[in-house]
Amino acid sequence: MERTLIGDLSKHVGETVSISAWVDVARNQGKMAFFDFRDRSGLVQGVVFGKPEVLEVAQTLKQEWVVRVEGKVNERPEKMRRDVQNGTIELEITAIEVLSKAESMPFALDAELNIDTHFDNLPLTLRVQRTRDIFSVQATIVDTFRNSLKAEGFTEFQAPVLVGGDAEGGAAVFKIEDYYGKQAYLATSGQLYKQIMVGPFERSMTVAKTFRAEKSATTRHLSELTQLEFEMGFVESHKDVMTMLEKVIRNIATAVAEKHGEELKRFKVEPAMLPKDAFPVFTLLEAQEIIEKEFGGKAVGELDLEPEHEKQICKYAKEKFGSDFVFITHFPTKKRAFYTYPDPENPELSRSFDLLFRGLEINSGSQRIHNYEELVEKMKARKMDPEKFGFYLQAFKYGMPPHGGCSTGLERITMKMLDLGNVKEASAFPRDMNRIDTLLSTDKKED
RNA sequence: GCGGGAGUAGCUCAACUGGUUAGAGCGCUGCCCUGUCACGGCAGAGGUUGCGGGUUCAAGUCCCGUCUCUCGCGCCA
Repeated sequence: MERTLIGDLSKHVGETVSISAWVDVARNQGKMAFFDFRDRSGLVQGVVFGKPEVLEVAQTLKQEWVVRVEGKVNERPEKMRRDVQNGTIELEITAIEVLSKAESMPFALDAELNIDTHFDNLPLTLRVQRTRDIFSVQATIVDTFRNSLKAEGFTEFQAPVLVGGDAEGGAAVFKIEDYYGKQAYLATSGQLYKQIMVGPFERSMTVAKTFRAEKSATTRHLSELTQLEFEMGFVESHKDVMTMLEKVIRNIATAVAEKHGEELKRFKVEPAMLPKDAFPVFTLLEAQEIIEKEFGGKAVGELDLEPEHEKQICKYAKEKFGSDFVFITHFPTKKRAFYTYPDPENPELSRSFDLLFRGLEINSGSQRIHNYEELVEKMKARKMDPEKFGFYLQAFKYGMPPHGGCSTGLERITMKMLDLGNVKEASAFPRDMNRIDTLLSTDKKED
């Protein structure tokens, strides 16, 4: 018999069907047995009445066993109805085939686990509702990012992960000691490549795996992260990039709210608050003055916002502008990467921005320098060797339009969308200083 | 790297100022159960209290060292 998805069962009342599923819960009651079966489309209750030969198999079933079940779809008796998916029907089981047994669970799957227990058991813990919710929301974020930019004429490309140089200098980089006997690195960003792709496509985008070797132990850092990046040609300034980004972010927030109302409810979190008008924008200095005025303490003069200040300016933006998002612009040029376009009115400051969401930086972007000579000069001023960037610089030798772009941390936006306590929860297989799948051995690698 | 918190049963946690045989809930095992839906009932198994040393008549508890996790800071296109 052909498989019917659990989510479609309500269309088959009165019919005999076959489902393929996991045992989500088994409730054995002696002469009868109840189950919740789970497949990708949802849950349904199965029951065994009488039928000793079926009951005999049914009583062996345990949580997470994989089964094929035949049965008749019945309306539930009035009193037995529940306000859940398929709460008005149930499957009266006529046959059970065990496809795969499972060992007993090391813990209750709906229990609140310590985060390291969760990570140590990901092949199992990824199955639970909470984790499935996180990654279905994340899939929507990626889809919406892609579709929004495609509609705006962007072409997606695959940025390389193996790179020949520590592209930007700033971030700590993982070295590959033996790349055919030479040294290579893992990319810290798709930055230089998406800029190069402005040449062929004018508007380029990528969903890039990137790697940071920072020795950070925080709830907002990962060693392997996913960046939603785009770069666009023919901009007047960073403001064009911000406008495009705002459009994409609004689409993402709206899609999550529309498609994942149930998930948001389960996480007890409101949909991201979008202002009627444009996202509030403050220069770094303006933001710092607001922080000092509204929250006290010292902020003016700092080269960036401290984590606490990010939270404060977001609180302010939410209260005054009804927005969970806020742009901060004009960071000091020396704090940003070499390719960042200085503000012609005050070259100490740059045409750069960060986008904060619920107290955390989720995106960083800028207008880029497109003039070859100027770019070479900036590199030299930072004691970077233009020779080493010859490959990248070719793009600028042969005609590069004024352009700009930005990059969103996928795990960070997911984290804030669901109000997760730790960004690692927003990575299906998180890597950090001490963990790649399992905790790394305490035997340190010999140097 | 710095600072706070923590490490006790498979999981989540108790155990007051050091004091009998280290407990509970969930999970697990066995039996019972015809309307359950976190099913329920009865019985049971399960511990080198992270590791090493010390103080004491006596250490899960105090001291020293060490490892790990976690939170914050620092670092972080």
